[in-house]
Amino acid sequence: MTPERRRGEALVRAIHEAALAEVAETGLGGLTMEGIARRAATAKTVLYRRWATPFELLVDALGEAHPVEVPTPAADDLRADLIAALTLLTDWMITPAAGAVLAITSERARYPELAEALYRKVFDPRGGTFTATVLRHYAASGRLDPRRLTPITTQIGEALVFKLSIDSDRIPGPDEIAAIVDEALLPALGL
Amino acid sequence: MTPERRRGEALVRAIHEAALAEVAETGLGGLTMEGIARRAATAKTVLYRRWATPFELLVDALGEAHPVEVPTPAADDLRADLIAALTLLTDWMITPAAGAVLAITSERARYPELAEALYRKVFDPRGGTFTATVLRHYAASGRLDPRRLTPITTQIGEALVFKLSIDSDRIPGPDEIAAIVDEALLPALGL
DNA sequence: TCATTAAGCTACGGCTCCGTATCTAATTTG
DNA sequence: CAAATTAGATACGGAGCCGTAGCTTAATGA
Repeated sequence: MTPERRRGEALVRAIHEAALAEVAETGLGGLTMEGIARRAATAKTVLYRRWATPFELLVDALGEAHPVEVPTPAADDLRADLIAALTLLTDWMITPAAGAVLAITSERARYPELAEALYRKVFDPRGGTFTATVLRHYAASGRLDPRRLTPITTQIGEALVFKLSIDSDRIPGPDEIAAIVDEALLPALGL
Repeated sequence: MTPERRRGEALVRAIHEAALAEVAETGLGGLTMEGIARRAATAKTVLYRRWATPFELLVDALGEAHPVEVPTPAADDLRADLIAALTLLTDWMITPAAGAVLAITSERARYPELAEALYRKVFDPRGGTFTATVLRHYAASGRLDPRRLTPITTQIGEALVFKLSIDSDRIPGPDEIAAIVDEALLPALGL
């Protein structure tokens, strides 16, 4: 009984949401215009008027998705700042956009253009990873040996969060994040 | 001009190979009986006589895939043994079965039965991970503090190998594996 | 108010995969 | 060599998605 026809931006936003939800549910291989339209409760024609393929639509949706918060180090407690950075990561991992990003990166070999677009539109604009931001900050203020900042050490935190997520099929909790920092990250930094 | 009709085991092996190759190329969502049959150069009927779904077929194929070598620590050079263990991992990662395993784990949320079957048929029979085998060995012979063997530290090596693979879209080389051991693993073990 | 824009609906032929049935011919086995 | 298996080929109706077309009707704004 409510005709209420969506238009313009509101409609596009609903379609973007539908696309992310659809990817999370069906995977990249199962992403179809028909499915997105159904979930957004609109018509296929509306989609085709704006995008040529489901992938173009998806890249747009990712570009519009809320950007991740950037860690703001307190600069006087490295351990707490690292934990905060990894917590930001796990917070992001439960968002719809994260599911889509996971799908794209893990199927990169099959859809390289998509992965490329993801990096260009989402990752590159944001500067660097979570822990790297913190570590660079501490290195710049002389509280950390810059030689300890390598492509390996700056990835340890994120790597373990992802690995634990895969192995246990759930996002690591505060205790596990603390263990990552205490048992892996800080020792590798020489602390 | 070669009628040469495959039968029994030889045929099944060819079908298994086709299934793994098909998963690598199309993803789990795109895995179809039709596609596997086409790639194996046989008829759909042959597949349906043995398996009810592409997923059953795939699980069988994984069970038959060459099991991974188990690290055999030399017990007098931890660093070399860790590097050897991670090299075994990267060697495995370029096999067809690894592509299928990656697809299944990354799409676990969509096909939980598949992931469950994977663990039951492939991971569980093999005991533990690559570096964990080495570390347990050294801890048992008293050359390593057993308290250093935590769910975190035993995962650092594998976690970084996977993370680097995802980020750079290629398998880490010998220098990168050495860096993982020297900059992340050994420090976390207190060495 | 009234013309313009765009959303929403229905339908189309074409394609691919589904799962099954039927038939043939190659290979094994006794 | 004859009999029993089973691989392989073909065809089927059904379903879902493709991309496009034609139309109705709600929202907008001059």
